[in-house]
Amino acid sequence: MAIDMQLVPKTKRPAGERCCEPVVYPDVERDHALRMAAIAKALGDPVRLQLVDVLRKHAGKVCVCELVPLFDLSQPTVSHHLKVLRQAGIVGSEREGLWAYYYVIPEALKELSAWLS
Amino acid sequence: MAIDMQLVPKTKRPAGERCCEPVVYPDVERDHALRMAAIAKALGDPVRLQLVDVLRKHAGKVCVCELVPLFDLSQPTVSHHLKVLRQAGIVGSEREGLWAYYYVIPEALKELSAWLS
DNA sequence: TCTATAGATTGACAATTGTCAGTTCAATCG
DNA sequence: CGATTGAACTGACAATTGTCAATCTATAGA
Repeated sequence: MAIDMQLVPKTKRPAGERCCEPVVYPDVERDHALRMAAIAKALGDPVRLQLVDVLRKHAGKVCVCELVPLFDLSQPTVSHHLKVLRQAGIVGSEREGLWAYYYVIPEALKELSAWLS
Repeated sequence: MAIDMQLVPKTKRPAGERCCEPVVYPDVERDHALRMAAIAKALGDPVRLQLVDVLRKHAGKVCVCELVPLFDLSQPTVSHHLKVLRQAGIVGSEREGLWAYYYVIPEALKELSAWLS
């Protein structure tokens, strides 16, 4: 609909009077925003965004030992970034013997994606 | 198509041998990731994400004096968050007399949005 | 069992971030 | 002009973040 709903003060207010009624932000919205901001924050590092990108481009799971040489970073640092992504619920991991495989959890990005478009 | 393209080492390597050929990440991809990560980073704070949300819900421009009471934050802090969003190119601002109006720049979110979906 | 390997964890460090109190600046009103 | 107002800026502070060297754990091979 895109009705123009400019929030704009009508005139300069007399001293001491509030600019406007405080608008209460519903808690549902706040929770929503908190979850999406957490996802965005996890994606807010170039390395992590590229990690997710690589994982998404490979439909299956990717071995950590293939991810590390993609970046000019130490193995612990890559491991740290993967942990951040895991804690944000963006990726999951499985261990198979010596190797660990990571994969994207597509639902994690859906909420933010929907909000953005 | 979602062909299974698992990157997986075939077997344990002999000592001292590399896990795999180093994969060169094209600079275009890197720049792309840098831009998107910058946007995601700016959105990676609940306050900023809600600011963008409010600005998007109001089709026109919104006065800063209407934004400040939405949050339990000082005016300088809200101003700081708006600056971060401005520097990320997510919002723009105009001054009209005493008041400043902010608005979302929709194109800024397009790249990230496209990548996410 | 002993050694080598993949990956995670720890500790340390500089750099960055979110916040506020205090201040500054520009514009409006009297 | 002088006083007031909206908004940005500054300085300070604790908290968080990105990184690496060193270490640790678990597994596999000999």
